[in-house]
Amino acid sequence: MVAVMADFDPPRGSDGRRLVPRRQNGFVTIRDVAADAGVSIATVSRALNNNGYVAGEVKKRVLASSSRLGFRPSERARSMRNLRTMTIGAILPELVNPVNLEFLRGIEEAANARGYVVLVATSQGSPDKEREILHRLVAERTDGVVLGTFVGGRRNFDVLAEHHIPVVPPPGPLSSALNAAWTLEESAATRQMAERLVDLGHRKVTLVSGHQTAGTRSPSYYRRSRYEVLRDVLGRAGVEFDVVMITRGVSETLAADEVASAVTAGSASTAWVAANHLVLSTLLIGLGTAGLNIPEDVSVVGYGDSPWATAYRPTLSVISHDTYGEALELTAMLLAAIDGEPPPSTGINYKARFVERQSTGPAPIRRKSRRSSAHRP
Amino acid sequence: MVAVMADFDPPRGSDGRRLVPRRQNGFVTIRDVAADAGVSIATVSRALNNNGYVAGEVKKRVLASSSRLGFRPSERARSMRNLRTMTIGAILPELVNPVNLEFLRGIEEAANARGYVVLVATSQGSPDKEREILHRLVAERTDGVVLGTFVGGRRNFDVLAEHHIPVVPPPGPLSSALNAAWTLEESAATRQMAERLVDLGHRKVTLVSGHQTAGTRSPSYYRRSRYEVLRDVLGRAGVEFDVVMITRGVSETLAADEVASAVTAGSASTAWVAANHLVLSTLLIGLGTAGLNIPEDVSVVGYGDSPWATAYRPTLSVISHDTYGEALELTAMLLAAIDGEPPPSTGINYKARFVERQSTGPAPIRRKSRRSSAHRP
DNA sequence: CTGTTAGCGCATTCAT
DNA sequence: ATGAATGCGCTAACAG
Repeated sequence: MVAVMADFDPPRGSDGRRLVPRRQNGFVTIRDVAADAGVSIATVSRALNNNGYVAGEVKKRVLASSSRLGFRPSERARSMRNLRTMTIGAILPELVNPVNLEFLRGIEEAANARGYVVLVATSQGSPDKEREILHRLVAERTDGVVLGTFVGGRRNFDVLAEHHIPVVPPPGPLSSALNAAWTLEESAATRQMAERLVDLGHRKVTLVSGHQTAGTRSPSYYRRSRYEVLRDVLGRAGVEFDVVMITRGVSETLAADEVASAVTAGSASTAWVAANHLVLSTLLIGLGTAGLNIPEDVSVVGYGDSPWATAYRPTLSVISHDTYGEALELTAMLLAAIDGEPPPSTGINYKARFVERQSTGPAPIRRKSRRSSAHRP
Repeated sequence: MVAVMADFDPPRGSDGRRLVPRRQNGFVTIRDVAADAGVSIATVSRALNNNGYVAGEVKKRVLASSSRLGFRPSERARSMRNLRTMTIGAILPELVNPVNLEFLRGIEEAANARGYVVLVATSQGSPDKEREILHRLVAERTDGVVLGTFVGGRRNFDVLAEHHIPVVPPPGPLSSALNAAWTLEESAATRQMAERLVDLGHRKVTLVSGHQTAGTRSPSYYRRSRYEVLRDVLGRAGVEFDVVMITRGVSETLAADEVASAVTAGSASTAWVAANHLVLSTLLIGLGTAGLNIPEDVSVVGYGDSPWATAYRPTLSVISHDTYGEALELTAMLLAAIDGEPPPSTGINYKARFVERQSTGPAPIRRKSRRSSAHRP
């Protein structure tokens, strides 16, 4: 009953015969074209690839046959000869956080612009899953791999190295100027934000992390850089620093409740930092549930920007990262390496910056007296 | 200077020799394993695929060689023989709207669960681009294709049909129970929403569409169903209905300004409907710029839900669609068709529903007197 | 139980 | 300027 194509007849000519010859597997091959044009397959190949000598007349005939039969040279067969698949792999942690969409968009656009096609896979934060994916990408003989995340360490990285498959960025723990640049930017923005919170008089700051998958080595080195800088700057200023991990896999409302109870807990913070764009919305809901106003009662900052941060009232202060641009550059770099060209730039132009909007303000003079903890209606 | 792997040596044994033999293209082949294990390639194949008879002792030897050499059978070579690529293509309109992320996630998860890998490509709303993609997917010999969008009509669809490549969902204009189900659900929710707006006393409603790419045949049939229902219900009730298209490719703030000026224009609406989750944020910014309060001055509804709709104050009324779930089911259906299995279900369980939250309220009694159109500070 | 052989579809010598 | 032959890496059919 369910039609997955069943209700479509193959295209037929006016005489009712199929326009496309029915080969066993349904695909027109170079041999069909050769036969139709009355030449050898070698000539067809030459004609179609503009490679070697082919008489103008013959070439025209071949092209005609090819297009009439709807010949689509198998990229898979071609890649066997060419040792080139025109395919790259993209490994992302998951496909929930919009930041991954931005990243993927950069990869897809850069790849597409150069005739490459993208294979996506998600590691779900699991080193084993990641390893599995890497094996698959090797089996697919992707010409390169873009790492949106990397949790497997050296052991996983070697599966690519063993097969000489180019990778960007070179995974952090394994040394890399690129990664250092990223961390540098990220740290600078984080530092700026932390100092601002201190200036605003906040005496306790809480980092809300979460949406972690079990089995992940957490925090990842990316997050670690944030955490450490925050800890460092705040500690130096004598400001209390706390971290709240939200259970992952629970519903949004439950997660928000977790936040809410953390908020109403004993030593509540006056400033909250969301570790990513996803928890930011959760945090806001939680804060709302607890009956707190932004920025009068509490200040809020989130990692990751989006139109929603601007649409929200008050507008939200964030640490913004041009994830899309980075992915674009990163992928361009990868493709250049694959094609044996010089790198398009000497490095990725990472830039993270603290965008202060209206969700950050002076710490409340007197800590709000904790009236009966907000009950949900 | 930029390291794309340059700083990593290939793994070496304690004797300093490469653990992995260096074949011309860098990949270990079945022949290497055969030689190493002292058997024929056929035996290796049988051992690795658990296919046919292989002596236990020999099998152990082969497995050892295989894993020691890091042999990863080329999926590309296998697919040549098997006439099966274990690959499906996913065509999405673009990778900006988060709804596409949800859709992709469903596809990726369903595919991954059955050992398939996903090739993503974006049509950018262009029929030509879409056609190009389809050709590429054919060339890649993907076992099937999931259409997140489809703008090319019959002509493009035939690219797939000619090559007997299964597709879900069967494109709308070409008849399809699935699509009818989708439209039905979507229409029902839209109708419910429209009627609610009428009940609330609104006398003019505006649909804000946009983020369209030039060259797109707009509105697509999906959007058309919304538009028509809206037009129908509102018209029947004598409520004015207007449509505003936001220019795409401009910055968020410019787009918001467009909305703002539309808002402050002569016959401003008291109810605004955002055609997708992306324009919803833009609409909110525009409304804010115009100095209007929700829901006192204007009511707002958006197509597409997300945590942000709940985090926003007031919480936003939306028409929610389980895009992820649909993609999951859709893909499962496709894979079943590919594998020659009976479909897992007799149809996709589409369910769109109007979730009324706090952004919709009674139309203001008296149309706000248009004080000097809000100037931006 | 194992090895030899024959393609899958294509690009590329090497002849002619 | 064109065709025949070879092989990319793998699996399946057929012989032993």
